[in-house]
Amino acid sequence: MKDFSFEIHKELPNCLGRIGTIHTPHGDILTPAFVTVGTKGTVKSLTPEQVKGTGAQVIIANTYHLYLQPGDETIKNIGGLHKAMNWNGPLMTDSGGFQVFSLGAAYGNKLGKIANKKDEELLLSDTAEDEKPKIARIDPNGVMFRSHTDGSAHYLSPEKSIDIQHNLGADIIFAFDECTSPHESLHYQKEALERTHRWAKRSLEHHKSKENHKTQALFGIVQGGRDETLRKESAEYIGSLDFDGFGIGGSFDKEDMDKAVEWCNSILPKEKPRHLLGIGEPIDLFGAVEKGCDLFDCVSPTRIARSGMFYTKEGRANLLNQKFREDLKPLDENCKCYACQNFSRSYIAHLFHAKEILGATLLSIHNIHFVVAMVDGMRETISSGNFEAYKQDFLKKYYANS
RNA sequence: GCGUCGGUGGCGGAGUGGUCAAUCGCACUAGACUGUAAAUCUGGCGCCUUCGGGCUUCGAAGGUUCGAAUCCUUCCCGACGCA
Repeated sequence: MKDFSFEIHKELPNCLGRIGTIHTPHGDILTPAFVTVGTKGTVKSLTPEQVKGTGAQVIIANTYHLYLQPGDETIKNIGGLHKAMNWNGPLMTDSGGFQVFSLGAAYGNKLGKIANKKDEELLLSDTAEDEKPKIARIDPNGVMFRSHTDGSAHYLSPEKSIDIQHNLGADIIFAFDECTSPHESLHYQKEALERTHRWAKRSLEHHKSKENHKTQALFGIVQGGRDETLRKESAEYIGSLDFDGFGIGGSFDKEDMDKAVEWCNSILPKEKPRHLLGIGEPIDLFGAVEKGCDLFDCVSPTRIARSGMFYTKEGRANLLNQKFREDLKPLDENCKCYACQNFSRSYIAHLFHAKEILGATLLSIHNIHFVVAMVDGMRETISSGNFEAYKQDFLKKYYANS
């Protein structure tokens, strides 16, 4: 695809990390880059100008959500997602594969896609499948969803997901996959992986058969859960297909996420960009970059912001805590974001207590900027050769109190 | 002065003889959140606790009863009505 390319500028010695540039029809992305999440075609509580002000380079929106509302045809008819959102920078769309998980296996329970060692014993059995009220059901051809808003039934297949993403018109789109729960059995993981592989091929073939492949890049998604053999098998297969780049999706062990990333990236073709899907905690991002990921998106900065949580160099803090009521300091010392340059913790805490929406906006600005700036730091130190020191210093401070 | 209705935990407001330390909402307080079912969710919220339980509460004081926030008497306070 001629409007899309990736170049690597420098690599980290003795590991898979690198810095580079992704060229898209709507501008360049300096990598590694944090992709901010705008599921329904908006980064919640922020205008595009405010998003830009955080330093974020890319936004990722969601196929499932925009298909349901307002409808991908509508978006197409009003000139595409870039125009609708008034965002003329690089844009991505996720395929809806994550909703296979969030509205399927994860629906109605507290389980996330990241497993902690503690959960291990109590959650191994996945036998009670049919008793849980799921609103996504998987079959070999695709997934039947029941809309989480109005209960109406919809069917997403690889072809359908690609068609929707073509209508939306993002610069980078994803193959339709199945994100599995970390608590599924190996047997199930295997079965799901084979399905995801078939879907990847179908996504790619369908994409190539349309004109859109000339202006939109398609990334294939590696799955395989927490199993090394499956991850490698998946990287091998997905990496062999003619995708423009790759996503690494699915479930992980919190403790050795970077190992899983390494399994994949040591096999995926080096010259194409890799996106670690849905990961964004500081420790995870350092690991991901070191192990060769170029992009990652995460809802965390904006989601936690809306409930009063903010990042500082000394770790996360809850602005609703009593101690911040008269704290005149900025959210994080030396932070260059709009919120920190202009407001105190005390005032923003007041906004939250008073349920004023500006509070969510300011914390979202701060949190996105925090992560973006952290990744900027990675890029700079890879360039200057100080990455390891930067990483050690950052993580030492960040996790000092936990 | 007479009459009516009312006084419940920080606030609003349930309960009207035992299952009541007292539903619920708000406020307060702490926690969670990793391709957004999310401006959401969970816990705590009289006092003490070795978490089994123990102790003191429903305007005040008396009383009835095996047992009272709930029934009776008097008093205090509030709202409304009549004078």
